[in-house]
Amino acid sequence: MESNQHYQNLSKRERQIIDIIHKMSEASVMDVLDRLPDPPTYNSIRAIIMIMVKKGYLRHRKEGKKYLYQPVAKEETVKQGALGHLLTTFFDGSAPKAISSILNITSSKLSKEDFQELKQMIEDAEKKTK
Amino acid sequence: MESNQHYQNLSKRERQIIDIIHKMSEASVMDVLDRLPDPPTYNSIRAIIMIMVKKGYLRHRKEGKKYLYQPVAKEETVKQGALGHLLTTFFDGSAPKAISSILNITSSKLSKEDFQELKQMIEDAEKKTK
DNA sequence: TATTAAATGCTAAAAAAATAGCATTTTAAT
DNA sequence: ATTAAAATGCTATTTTTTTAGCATTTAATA
Repeated sequence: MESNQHYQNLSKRERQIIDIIHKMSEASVMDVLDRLPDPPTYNSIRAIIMIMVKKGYLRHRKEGKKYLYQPVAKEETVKQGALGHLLTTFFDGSAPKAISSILNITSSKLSKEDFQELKQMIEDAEKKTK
Repeated sequence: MESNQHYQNLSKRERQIIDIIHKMSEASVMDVLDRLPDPPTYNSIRAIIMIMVKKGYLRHRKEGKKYLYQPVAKEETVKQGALGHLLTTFFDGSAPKAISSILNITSSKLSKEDFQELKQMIEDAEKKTK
């Protein structure tokens, strides 16, 4: 199977699983089992993963004994899709609103260098639009 | 019922519906029907909304003939939760990475004033950490 | 090479989610 | 006062999702 116009169509477990795989970049069934909340059995997880493979969301590669599953979609595409959805759903499509919120929840953890980087990024983005 | 530790536990339709309601701030069953992809019948949507009311995700207020449903959770809490999840899932918890991605997908739509505002926000956030 | 962890293939079934029908009531609008 | 749109209460059913068992195979490693 092919065609995934993205994670909006996934079931609850499917999302939990693909989120774990995204965080890890790639993951085995065991990796998922270790990180799933209220995990079912190995075979249960495998069943869902296999459905996602068939649907075209995941693929795997063999590394020695284990299979490592990874997202089919390009990372950049997924990120932008997720961000876009978040922006329109919760921030009225406004980048400044979203960025403000990000700063609210993370600024205390940011270093001087992070702030410098942020300023630079905004400069660059502004230049590009001119 | 009460206690919702957030939208991660919602089913597919439940998420679609609560996203619509978030976008609109509040919405009637009809509003949702008009905006749901592949919408089922009025009564089907109602059934799901009623489950979400029982679970504590939604409440309603009466406005004339219609019921307007709205999220129970504080808007700020929901936004931060959604952003936090996105950050850890796709951006390795890094605010600069996420902000960079936001700028990538939106910078062309930003005005001079928006950029000014962004710079100011970063200044302010930096000051707060000192 | 014997052991063991992981993967496979297949199947079945329980549980949750999604859909919808029908009769009745409420309320705004004509 | 009628009409019509929306809401209610209730129930039933289909579909999807989630779970899991069992026998077999593969491959690393002790």
